Amino acid sequence: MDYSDRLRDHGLRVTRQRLAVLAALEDRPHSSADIVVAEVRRDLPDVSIQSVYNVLNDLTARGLLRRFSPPHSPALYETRVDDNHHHAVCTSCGRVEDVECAVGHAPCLTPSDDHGMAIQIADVLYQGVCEDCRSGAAGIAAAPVLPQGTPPK
Amino acid sequence: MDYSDRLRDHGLRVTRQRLAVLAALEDRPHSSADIVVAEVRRDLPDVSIQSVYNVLNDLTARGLLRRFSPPHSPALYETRVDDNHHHAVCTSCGRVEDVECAVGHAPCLTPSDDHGMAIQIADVLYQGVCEDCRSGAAGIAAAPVLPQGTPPK
DNA sequence: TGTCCTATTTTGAACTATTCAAAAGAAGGA
DNA sequence: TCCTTCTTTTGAATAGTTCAAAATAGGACA
Repeated sequence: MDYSDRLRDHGLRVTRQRLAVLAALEDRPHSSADIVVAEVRRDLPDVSIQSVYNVLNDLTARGLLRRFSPPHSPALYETRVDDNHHHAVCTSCGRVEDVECAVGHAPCLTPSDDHGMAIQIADVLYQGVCEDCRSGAAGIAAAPVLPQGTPPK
Repeated sequence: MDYSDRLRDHGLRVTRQRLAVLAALEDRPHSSADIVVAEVRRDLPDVSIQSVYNVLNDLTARGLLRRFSPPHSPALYETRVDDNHHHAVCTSCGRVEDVECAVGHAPCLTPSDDHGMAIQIADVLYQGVCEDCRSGAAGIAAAPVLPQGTPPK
């Protein structure tokens, strides 16, 4: 099923902006709004930033996109919904990798005590330092998320 | 061991501002910088907002505080570090609860494939709707994180 | 195929959370 | 007590995101 159909199924109109945002995130998962704007503008040079935010919010609320917020980072978006995968972010360069769920198929959806909450999503965010950053070749592309010289405790 | 000692052990000077921030978060875990400022000012009416951010950043970098970022929320802080507990946030009212780790003692620290990253922290963020919000008494204290009328998919 | 209604996008502005930089002030070792 | 250095303050700037109203364009229906 393509994205036009998915949009219609969710009661949403099919617009070029929405399709372009979905295509951009298909192509570059874990993108910030900023990056999505840049990506979308390669096809639609005149989209407004506001529209991209609108689309990201609408589609996230409808479950067509997934959003997560690593510390020191704008919100990131991806099209992989419905599977229970997680994320590993490098605290030095900000790079994000998908991590398949280790414990089974939908493990983290069952907390020990849910405090009466009806849990819908479990976001697991691993934070560490990636190979490149540890080997000194830190922050090639992305700006460091934490100052490199932070003294160890 | 009290907080003065902990600060010294981490090579940090003991200041009233730092002690007050730690006391505020001891008292009200999961607070935003904003709330910490308000709380701290009950003792030290003249602390600057900037100082609170300084303290929060320094102590988080040194491992004396833990920070996490739910979507649609400023960063939240707590003094519970070193145990592997998680969080459940209500997507309607924003309320946060601690959730003990279900799978064992430090389960989530071992992703199936770490992509070469040296994992240091695993943050698990459950998102759902709390009892109060489901029973219609939505958003008593806190502003809704998502518009209440968002039509289901 | 054209019309109309409403959802969506755009425009323009505002706001919140957070950071930057330089100067003033205080912790704590000598 | 003094001096050095770490912290806090002051003042301003920035990034990320949202708000509101006007313009535009899907797509149901005639």
